[in-house]
Amino acid sequence: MNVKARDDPRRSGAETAARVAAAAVSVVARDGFDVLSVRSVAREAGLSGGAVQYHYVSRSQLLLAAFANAVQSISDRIVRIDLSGPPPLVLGRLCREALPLDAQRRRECVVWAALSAAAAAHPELAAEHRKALQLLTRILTSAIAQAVRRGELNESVDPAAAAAVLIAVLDGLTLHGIAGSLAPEALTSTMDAAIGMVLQTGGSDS
Amino acid sequence: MNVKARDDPRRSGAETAARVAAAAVSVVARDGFDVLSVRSVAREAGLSGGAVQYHYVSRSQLLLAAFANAVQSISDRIVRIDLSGPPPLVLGRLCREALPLDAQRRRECVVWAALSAAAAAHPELAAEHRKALQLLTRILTSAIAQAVRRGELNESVDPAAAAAVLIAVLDGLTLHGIAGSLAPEALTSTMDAAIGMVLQTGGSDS
DNA sequence: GCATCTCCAATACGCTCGTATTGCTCTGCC
DNA sequence: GGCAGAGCAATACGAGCGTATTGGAGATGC
Repeated sequence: MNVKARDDPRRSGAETAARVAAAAVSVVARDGFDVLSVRSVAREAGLSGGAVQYHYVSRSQLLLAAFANAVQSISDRIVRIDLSGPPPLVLGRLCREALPLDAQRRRECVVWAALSAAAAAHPELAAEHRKALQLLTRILTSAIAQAVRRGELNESVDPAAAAAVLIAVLDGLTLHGIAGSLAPEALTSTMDAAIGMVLQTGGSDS
Repeated sequence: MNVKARDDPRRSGAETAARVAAAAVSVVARDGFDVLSVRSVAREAGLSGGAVQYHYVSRSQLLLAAFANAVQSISDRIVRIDLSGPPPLVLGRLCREALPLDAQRRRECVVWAALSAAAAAHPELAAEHRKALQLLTRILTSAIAQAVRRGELNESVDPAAAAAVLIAVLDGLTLHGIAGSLAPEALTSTMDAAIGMVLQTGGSDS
């Protein structure tokens, strides 16, 4: 057996697997979640069906990969965000990063929403959803708690409750945004308003 | 041509059409949006594929019917709600009616979420989504505005902004609820907390 | 009585799907 | 040089799909 392959079973294959996952995200974002198939993803990635199948044995694994890929992209961007500055501004930065405000974020948000909804009937997706939600909850909660400890926010602000509400607003606006019922400006203004209400800072000052 | 049929082209057929739409909702809620097909709905409704096709010519019409049916059920319940009492309590009643708190509401919420997400790739669904959202916005906005006029709420509360935030919370929590990431109690407590924050009443008193 | 129309069942066609299988190419090891 | 394994293409099979078509049962109007 190949030693290099023993240490890392996917040599150049890892790149291909990533390309396939990205292609799956593209297909779901553009054509909808029900169009995703082994063949459609293969076409999108410029590969044969066999290649796709080699990396993701079944369609459900392909779905999972698309979901995980989108979630990873979003959380990658979020953890890189600068957490310094006034709390409303920081939270605004965090939340904006997960809102469908440009083409790139929209793609990821569509996948996030579609597969969150699909999680109702697919337990594997539900587990992934739960993980992602908990991660975001931890980030927001600790950011708010820190601001309260520093005296930058009113003591009556409950970090956990505030974070839960903000994340709900975030996902709700995401849904409204990708459905085209709310324009990007409406998304940001509502998000900012929500942040002001939750933090009791009385308005949007971002 | 049949006179009765001329006045109402669907005689007993209207009932069947409704049954088919309800079956479509059941299929989407139980097995997921991608399982919906002419045949699966026909099985669910105990009819032949031809019968389903007679009432809804194509699969996309079937999708639309399922969406419209779920939206109708939800808004039917909402417009029946008693609007008297303290504003936080009234809004709590309104929002709770659209949250996936029991099996029946969960079914409708799953369909709502799945097809809202699908609206990103299907314009017909997007139109339906927009309509439903506007209806709910009007109801909440006017309820809040009325409370402000009556002096039951702080004058600094902006009805439109408050309604937008509450609806976002509503849809976000719906998504979290149907994905199984948030338990029913967490849904209601977060919803109540959001209402308190938005109305500046300082807490949940429902 | 008969034509008409609604409602529904049955069936057929071509297509795409998920999945399994097979074989080729290329790389690294001995 | 020979072998093993990874990476990928090609193909095959049965199933289910969307859709079109046909026909028949039952009600209705003349």
